[in-house]
Amino acid sequence: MQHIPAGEPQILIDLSTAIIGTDAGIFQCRLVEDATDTQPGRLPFGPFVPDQHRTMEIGLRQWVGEQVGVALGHVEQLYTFADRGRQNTTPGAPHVVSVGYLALTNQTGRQTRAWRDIYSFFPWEDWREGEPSMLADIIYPALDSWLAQHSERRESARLAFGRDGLAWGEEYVLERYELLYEAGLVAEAFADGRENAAPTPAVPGEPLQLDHRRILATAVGRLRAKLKYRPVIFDLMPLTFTLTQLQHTAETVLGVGLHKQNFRRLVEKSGFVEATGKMSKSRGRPAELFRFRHQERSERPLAGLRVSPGRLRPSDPSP
Amino acid sequence: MQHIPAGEPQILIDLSTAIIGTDAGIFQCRLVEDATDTQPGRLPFGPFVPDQHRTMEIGLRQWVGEQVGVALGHVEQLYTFADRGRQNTTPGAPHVVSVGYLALTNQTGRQTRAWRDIYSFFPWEDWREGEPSMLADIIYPALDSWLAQHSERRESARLAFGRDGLAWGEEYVLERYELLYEAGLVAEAFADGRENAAPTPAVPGEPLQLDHRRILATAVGRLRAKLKYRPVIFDLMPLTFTLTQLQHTAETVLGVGLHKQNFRRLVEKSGFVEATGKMSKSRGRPAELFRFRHQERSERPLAGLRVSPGRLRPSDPSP
DNA sequence: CCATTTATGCTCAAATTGAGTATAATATCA
DNA sequence: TGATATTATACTCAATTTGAGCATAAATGG
Repeated sequence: MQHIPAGEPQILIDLSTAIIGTDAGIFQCRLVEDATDTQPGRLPFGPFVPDQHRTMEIGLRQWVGEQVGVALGHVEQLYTFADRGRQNTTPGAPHVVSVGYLALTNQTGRQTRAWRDIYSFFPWEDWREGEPSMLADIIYPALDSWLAQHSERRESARLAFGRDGLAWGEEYVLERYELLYEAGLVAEAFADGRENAAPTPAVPGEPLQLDHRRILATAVGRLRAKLKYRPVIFDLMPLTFTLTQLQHTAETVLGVGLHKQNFRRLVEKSGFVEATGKMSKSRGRPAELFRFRHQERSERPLAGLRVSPGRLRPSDPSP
Repeated sequence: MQHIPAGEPQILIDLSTAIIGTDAGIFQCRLVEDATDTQPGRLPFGPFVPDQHRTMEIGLRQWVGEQVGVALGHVEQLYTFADRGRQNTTPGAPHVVSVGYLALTNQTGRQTRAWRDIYSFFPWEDWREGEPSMLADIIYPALDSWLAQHSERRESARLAFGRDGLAWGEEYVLERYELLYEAGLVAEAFADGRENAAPTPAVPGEPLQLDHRRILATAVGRLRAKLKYRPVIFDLMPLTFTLTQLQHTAETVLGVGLHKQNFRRLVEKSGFVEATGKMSKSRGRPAELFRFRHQERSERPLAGLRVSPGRLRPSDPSP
């Protein structure tokens, strides 16, 4: 019953991992440091070799270990991308299918060529200081003129960007990036040879190699959505932390400001944290240090951290 | 920077689709009708052929069209499985990676060899008449004796099955099936040559070919989870329906009974449905017929149908 | 000591949820 | 025909959750 195709070009599976962490209000992703100045950055990645890798996760851990050497906490498969024209398309080369993974870590380094601010790739996603002006100034005009020719994508654009009355859904990161790509407004669209794309991208935001910005967008979208129903945020925290630090991490990931007192009430009631009795020393009144209660992960697995931004507010500056 | 492996066995990607529908309280999945009496059933599937299929979804639509000819509504990628030993392992054969898809349809047929009751594959998942007795009678004893040797899996089992005080999470369908597989309690474990598996499976439930029961479990888990935050349930409904029919569909998918008045309140308030003015004719008082408001899909995309079972109750019998 | 900064406690109204009770409109059958 | 079963729908009520804001506490730096 199997239809084995004869003489087809070989399929190669690439395992690419978006390693995400936060550091003092910066939303970071780990890139490989081999990029030259003229070439965009890239995620750690490498091929899935069934003979060496019993599972894909074993494979990705090998490439991550060799290329960036970061200790991974939570790891999860995101999506398998296989559409033609979004990877290397050298004639005769094997068809590349890329499987994207998300990995979380609490071991980030300060801003370097290695650890990069995620919002430099998606500047329109950071609403902590309110709606980014580039949306109204650059993105919406450019998108609208493309939509004029592609009315079938109108509804998707409305939903993704929360236009005319709809709310901005912070988890639609991939949907937004894909629309900009389709509309030829990001650098990758030109690199992939799409005809409607200009050599100089219309929309600000740093590109990445291959389809890595797409994978990163998938990772951010998944993480933002998951934060609300699973306690994944603690994988981004150090062993002990103040509730303000926890809130800043949540705000950094979600890209919105949150109501302080309500966030505190939510976290305390959730049972996911317990006080250590120690205090942090910073500028104002010292804050109590908390730790994550690992047992709770199983006792209330569905509760998660249902943070709700409510009406947007600017978040306090990080210490 | 690419590590191209030389002379490795070829990789073959299989696209398998779980097509799900409901019919009068039966939770159905479409199988291919070529199964003999001695062989387990299978999902429609076939290889991804990059030269013919611009995207994987195009590929799967081809195989579904050829093998079962069902019109698909919502289609979504589930997961890519690549671990060794869960597919055909003939020596020298290409390594098979399988990409699972979920498809919803409102065109089911009555119980035949083609349309099969999903709960016959996962009888422990149907709690509409209360907790299935097979859990306490068969599954828990068998699982516990395996856990005695594998204490590292204790926590996962507690979470997946909601043991000692934890709640049964209806979306952990895959996690439960995988534990039963690992413990050697389902037929596929023996078929895959796992040493701890007995030729006669310890736990009731029909097997499927290859890893298709795993893919179906993923599909059911994803669908149950998604029901709560996206209006996917309407892809399972006919053009017009009564609120009771809608509730029965939700109960069928979730495998639990719901509070009738509260379900009605939830649905009406959601704005996803509108009355048609027509009435259904059945046994008791006629019910108003509703239709899905497609525009609402974009106006309140996040609301979905947050059905909450509350305390378990037996669901009313379907008409 | 006073202004500033940060943390934490508390209140309050609105909205949502969980669980019922009550009533309405049909079919069925004695 | 009229009682009875069956199904649908309306309405109530308390408990909980959410969104927003006010007030107070504990540090630091002049």
